[in-house]
Amino acid sequence: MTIRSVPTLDDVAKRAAVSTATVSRCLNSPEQVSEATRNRVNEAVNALGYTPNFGARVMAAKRTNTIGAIIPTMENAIFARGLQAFQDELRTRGYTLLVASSSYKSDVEEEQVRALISRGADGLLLIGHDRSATIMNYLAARNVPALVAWAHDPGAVLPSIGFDNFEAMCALARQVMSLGHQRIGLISAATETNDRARARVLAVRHVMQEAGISPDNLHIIETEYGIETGATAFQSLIDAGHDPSVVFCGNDVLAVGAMKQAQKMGINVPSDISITGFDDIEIARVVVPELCTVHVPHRKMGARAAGILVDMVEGRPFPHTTQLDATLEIRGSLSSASAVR
Amino acid sequence: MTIRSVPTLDDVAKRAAVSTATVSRCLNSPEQVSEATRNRVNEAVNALGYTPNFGARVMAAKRTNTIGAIIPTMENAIFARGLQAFQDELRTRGYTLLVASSSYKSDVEEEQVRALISRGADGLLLIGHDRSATIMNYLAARNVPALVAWAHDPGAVLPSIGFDNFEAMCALARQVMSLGHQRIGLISAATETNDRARARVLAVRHVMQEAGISPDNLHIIETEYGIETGATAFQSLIDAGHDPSVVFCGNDVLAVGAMKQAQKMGINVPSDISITGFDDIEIARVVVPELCTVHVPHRKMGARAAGILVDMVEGRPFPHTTQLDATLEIRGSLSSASAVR
DNA sequence: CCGAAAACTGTAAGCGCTTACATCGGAATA
DNA sequence: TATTCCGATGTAAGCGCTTACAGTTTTCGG
Repeated sequence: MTIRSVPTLDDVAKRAAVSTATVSRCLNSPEQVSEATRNRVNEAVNALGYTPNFGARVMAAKRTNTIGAIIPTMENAIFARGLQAFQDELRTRGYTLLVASSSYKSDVEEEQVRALISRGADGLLLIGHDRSATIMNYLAARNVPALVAWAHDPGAVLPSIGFDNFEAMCALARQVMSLGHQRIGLISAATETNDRARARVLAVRHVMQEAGISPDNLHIIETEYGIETGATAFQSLIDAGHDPSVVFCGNDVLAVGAMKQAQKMGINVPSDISITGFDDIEIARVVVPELCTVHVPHRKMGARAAGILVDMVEGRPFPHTTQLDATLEIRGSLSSASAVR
Repeated sequence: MTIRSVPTLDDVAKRAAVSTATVSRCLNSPEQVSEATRNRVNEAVNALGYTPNFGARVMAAKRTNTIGAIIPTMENAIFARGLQAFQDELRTRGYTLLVASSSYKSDVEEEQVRALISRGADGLLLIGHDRSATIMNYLAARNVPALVAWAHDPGAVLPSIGFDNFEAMCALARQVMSLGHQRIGLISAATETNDRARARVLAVRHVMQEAGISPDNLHIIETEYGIETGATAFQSLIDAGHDPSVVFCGNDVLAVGAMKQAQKMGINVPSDISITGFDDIEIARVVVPELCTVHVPHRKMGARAAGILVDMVEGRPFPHTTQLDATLEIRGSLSSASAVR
């Protein structure tokens, strides 16, 4: 068996009896080539199974038509969903998506940023505004367009698209407080490196103050993302002897874990305790009672993000911040506090 | 502000007053360079904020330390989960992961295969054995190592890692049949382009024959992946007047949709009807009653796949097929047929 | 049927990096 | 001291592709 290496532009050119320039044009701007030649070239391309060498193309051209995205984890449905929409939209605009995940670690994120940029990403999608100065400097130095999603902060350096986590959580909290809840539990994702989680916690604090409820009535547990961790957190919250009438959860997954655990502990939701989530992923409607949560338009955000980022990359004007609406989904897991015990 | 472009090897060389070759060696095999020079070069690299141009490096060197993965969709938790493990393992071995999704479309998959390979992927992870001849030929022609995951077929051309979908579903079906079920519903993902779905359907057929149940007692509906579509499919199954005592579902998501719909229609699970899923994703334990399903070790598969693919890429020996065990998870949504009505 | 414009196609110069090969001081050996 | 070696460094040839520019062929109005 002959070891024949990967076909190059040159091979195609030879087979079609044209110059490499013509083959290149055939691939990049077919309208410049006569139909006869084009057919001949295409035939050769197919016969040889030719695919352009990306590296070479990048070097010679400059644009890669590639967008990179760095998300905390693929295992979180909201990112998966938003990203799928992002990719679909990107595809229709002729861009390819490269995904990497950071596991919520700043140093990994930095590494991934470098990897994607050195691979020629024309633009980057990042999650949230929390980011080391190193990364910000690097981004600035390389002058690569970057868009932050799942966050909304008109004051931030990087442009962003998202919703106002603080306001959304405030709206939910106000609804909850208006139901007479006074003793409050809160299961949150780590706030240290996650501005979204932080904003949600602040919102609860804020609304409590508005309602004249002492901060002493708030008990917070931070934990990792997951159903199990949500369950454990709920357990500790109860075991600690606080007796919340409502438990806010930083997201639906934690909330579902909490609900399961409540059920296991013989605590009825919502008659004994109310539980709320955030995100409105599918699981929220699957549990019984259905989970009261905040609906976030993840797909829409992904699609819009794609549009904006492409505009940035192609040098068109774009909005520095784009705010989408998150809406309250009042469902069965929330009831008034008066009904408690 | 001066527009200064991205620094190149040349800039670094100039600043350190050495040749480009020395800088390159400094970066790739530091031990070949004297310490004094090395320090000077490193200083220059840092001062300039230099990052090698990936494209150029690939062209000159040949290896990219990049692995590509093409999955049907990121929105399916099983792929997200497996892929996250895949990436984590890849990282520890010094590889970067590039992900693309095909939306279960063969032509899109082909496009993505080309995109990833032209971007220099040293190896490819693919899902399932169903694949157009075009892609197979292309892969063969380019001689790029490719590993198929979520499937197990010793006879297939491409090496694979996964579990035996047919056997796993047979095991579940035997368990179900042993409970006396005779009238059977089946909600499946599209079998046309999905060998895993096909194997599961075949398994049910096979076990029915084993048990001497007429194929007429089997009613199949194919539908897309999703909770909603699962619900709709369940509805049609019932509306069609078949009166199944058990409904097998191609995966947990469809099963959960079916359960929800049953509940909405006033059909009790499992006393009126049993429902089973496949995958054992988290949602399976969240629903009430808990979903009877087949547990698939997605994370383990992802991690193992990474190891095998790296071995393939680096020219070490590797197993042509690796089989993992899928295990039955008998849970509340399955009961014996005698209990029906 | 002529000349100019239009439509194609070819030539060749890089893009930034790696690496085989050449060069060049010394250190080691005789 | 002359010869040999060897480590450190420089030189320069590509890697495969795009594209400005130049050359060639058609097309067409007059």
